[in-house]
Amino acid sequence: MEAPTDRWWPATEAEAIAEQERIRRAADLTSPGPAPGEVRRIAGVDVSYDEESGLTVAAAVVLDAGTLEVVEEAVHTGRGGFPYVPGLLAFRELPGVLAALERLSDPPELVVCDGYGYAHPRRAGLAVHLGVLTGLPCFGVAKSPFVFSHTEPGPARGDSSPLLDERRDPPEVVGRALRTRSGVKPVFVSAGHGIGLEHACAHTLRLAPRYRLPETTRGADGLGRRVLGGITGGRREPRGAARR
DNA sequence: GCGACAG
DNA sequence: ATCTTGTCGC
Repeated sequence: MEAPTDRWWPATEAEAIAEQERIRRAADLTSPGPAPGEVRRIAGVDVSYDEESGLTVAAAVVLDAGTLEVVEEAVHTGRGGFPYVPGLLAFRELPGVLAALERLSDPPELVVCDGYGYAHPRRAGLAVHLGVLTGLPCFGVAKSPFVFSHTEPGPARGDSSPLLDERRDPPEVVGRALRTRSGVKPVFVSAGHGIGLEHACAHTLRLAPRYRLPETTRGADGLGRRVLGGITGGRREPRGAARR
């Protein structure tokens, strides 16, 4: 038999929205999920694009939760697909991400997405969507607040403030602005499928001991752009790289 | 109708 | 997402 029903994306935005309603109803939004120390293989996923060619490279990097060392990498190259529409990012990124994840020798125990999960207009962001499709615990770490609001967290690493959806009648807490580095702009963490906000934030801090972004997303982002660069601008080398 | 809006 | 060099600071 062949691939499930994964490599599919809606034909219209209305169809995409209807699909997100189904995803949200199928999601586990209440489990505390795995705490740090309860999982070993943690994956980071990300997608890189090249406007010229329309090429997309989805990357999955698995880290050892204890050492943060890369234990496995996988990529999937594609072209075109669903366009970027705020609120519908999952349809653009997940087809490739699913393909990359399937190329891993063993499934990860937890996945960190580059974007949002529960913090989404319909509570069905990237991480919730990927979690439902794979059955794996999955949360999101985004670099910007999207359509949500927050107050400035304290200045120290570990400080945080609630991320609010003020478009809702009683405003709802949908995530957390979390400072991973003192004096540096916070990241925005939200729960996904099979893991709550509390553990998601704990994992984020462990995965980002030195830089603002967790090593999972840094690793996946780096792998994706290296592969994409190797296909397109195959000429130039990194800054101080030795020349033959 | 217009603007803002994860990546 | 991607376009892009140097520069300020720990």
